[in-house]
Amino acid sequence: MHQISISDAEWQVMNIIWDGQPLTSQEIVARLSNQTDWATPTIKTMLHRLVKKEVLTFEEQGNRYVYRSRVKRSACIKQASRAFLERVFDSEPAPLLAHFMQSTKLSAKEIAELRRILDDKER
Amino acid sequence: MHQISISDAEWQVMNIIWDGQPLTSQEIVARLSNQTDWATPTIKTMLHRLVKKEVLTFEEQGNRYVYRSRVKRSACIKQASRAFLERVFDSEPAPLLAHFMQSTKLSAKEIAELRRILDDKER
DNA sequence: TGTAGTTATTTACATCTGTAATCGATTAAG
DNA sequence: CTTAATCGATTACAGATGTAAATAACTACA
Repeated sequence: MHQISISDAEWQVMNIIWDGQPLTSQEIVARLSNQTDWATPTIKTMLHRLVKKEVLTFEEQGNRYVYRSRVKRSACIKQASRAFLERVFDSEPAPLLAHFMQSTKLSAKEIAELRRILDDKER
Repeated sequence: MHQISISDAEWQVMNIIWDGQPLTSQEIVARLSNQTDWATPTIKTMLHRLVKKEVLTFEEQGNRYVYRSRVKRSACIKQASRAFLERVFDSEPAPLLAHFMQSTKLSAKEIAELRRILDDKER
């Protein structure tokens, strides 16, 4: 199990796929067109690279491809978070959390939820 | 005020500099040798690029250079955090926070501190 | 004062990324 | 059956990044 490395642009593609899996490439193109103005071949290239990186698989369905992820989103998030933490915060999670909380608007509900998690952690 | 973009390796250099500023290049090399096994010219290259990116300045002091940052660490953290958030969490900060909290070991003291921040936020 | 050592500058190069044009194959429509 | 439209595959290309060798400039000692 080697290091997965998903680039910035690739994350956008993966988020679409994780949200709506399985998806054909046209569906992926369609959904991305809301967020980006990438040309279709650009997206195809990224799908290709993601397959090569073993992050995606596809099956043929007639003349079209249907894509699915091969890795769990949560695993990727975990890995990306760890990398970010190391890079920016020298691996100190608490200051990161503090910083994020401070600089983020949160609804009352969200605050309650976070508090609940802290309570949980305490035991 | 354009986008600053500091690469992974460059963050390691910047963290050293922000921690000990101002520093000569030998000092930087010495400190990095604890964390990395980069050759000296590699580090020089990065210093150069960081100067070019206008993230660092230097003054000559005899035959050596003394480096200083030109941007605040907090500003860079803020920017990197925003980029990370967008990339991985589709800009939803609350789930990110929840995820981090869940997957992180925290001391009682840190929990208390985070709770305090939440309390603060509530008013 | 010449030479070794130190420091900075220039050049190098493979890989990754963002971005896409073009080509080839297949399918659907006339 | 021929042709236009569609879809995937191949090729392209510039800029960023990781990594460092080679070279030039300067300084300090012999």
